[in-house]
Amino acid sequence: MSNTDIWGDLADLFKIFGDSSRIRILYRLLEREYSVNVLADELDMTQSAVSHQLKILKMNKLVRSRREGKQIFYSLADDHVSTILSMGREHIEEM
Amino acid sequence: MSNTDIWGDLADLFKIFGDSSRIRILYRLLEREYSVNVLADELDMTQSAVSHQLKILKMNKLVRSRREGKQIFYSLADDHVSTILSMGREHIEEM
DNA sequence: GTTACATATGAATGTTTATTCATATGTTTA
DNA sequence: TAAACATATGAATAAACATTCATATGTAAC
Repeated sequence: MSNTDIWGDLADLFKIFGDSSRIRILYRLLEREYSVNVLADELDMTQSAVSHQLKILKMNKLVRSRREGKQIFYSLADDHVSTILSMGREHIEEM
Repeated sequence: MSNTDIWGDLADLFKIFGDSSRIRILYRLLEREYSVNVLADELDMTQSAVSHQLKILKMNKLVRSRREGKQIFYSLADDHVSTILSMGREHIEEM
């Protein structure tokens, strides 16, 4: 092994995108920031399920959160997400 | 739902990259074509494990195979793989 | 045809993981 | 401070999946 497990890290990154719930969440956040409840409503998911997935996305620095009163708004952490997503879509459409 | 599950397809694509064994296989195939045994040797994996993973990669049209005598050589199906991999690496390195 | 080699495959196992349920934490308003 | 609302979290469950083992299929040489 080398000093850092580059393949493990890469696989972990892609693993995050390898779930349709997370993909759908990220696609929403591509337009604008969302609160947890609104996300859950629009995606027809449980508040709990959305919260769990958002935690994973945040731990991996793909989204960030901002509190406003009782609500917490989530948004994309940077623009890598959008490039990775569109990269994937290109491949899909050309298959 | 729409006619086709675009998010499911996208997630499925990324799921393939979400495993370090497959990532390592793909990285080898980035240089040149490989037979199953040589891949297994160099990656320190079982012949069976490599074969199983190659099947998944082939089913998803990420690699293709060519028979030469007793051996079967695998190579990348197109250059999407390389772009997706480098996209991921960029993100990793900037974290 | 039989032996040796290369790859594929099916079943079993263990691990990972997404979701659900119940409840806890945090925030605002009355 | 109590009640209502928004989100987070821990445990449990079920499903997905990578690997191993044993064996099957396919190919070449003898």
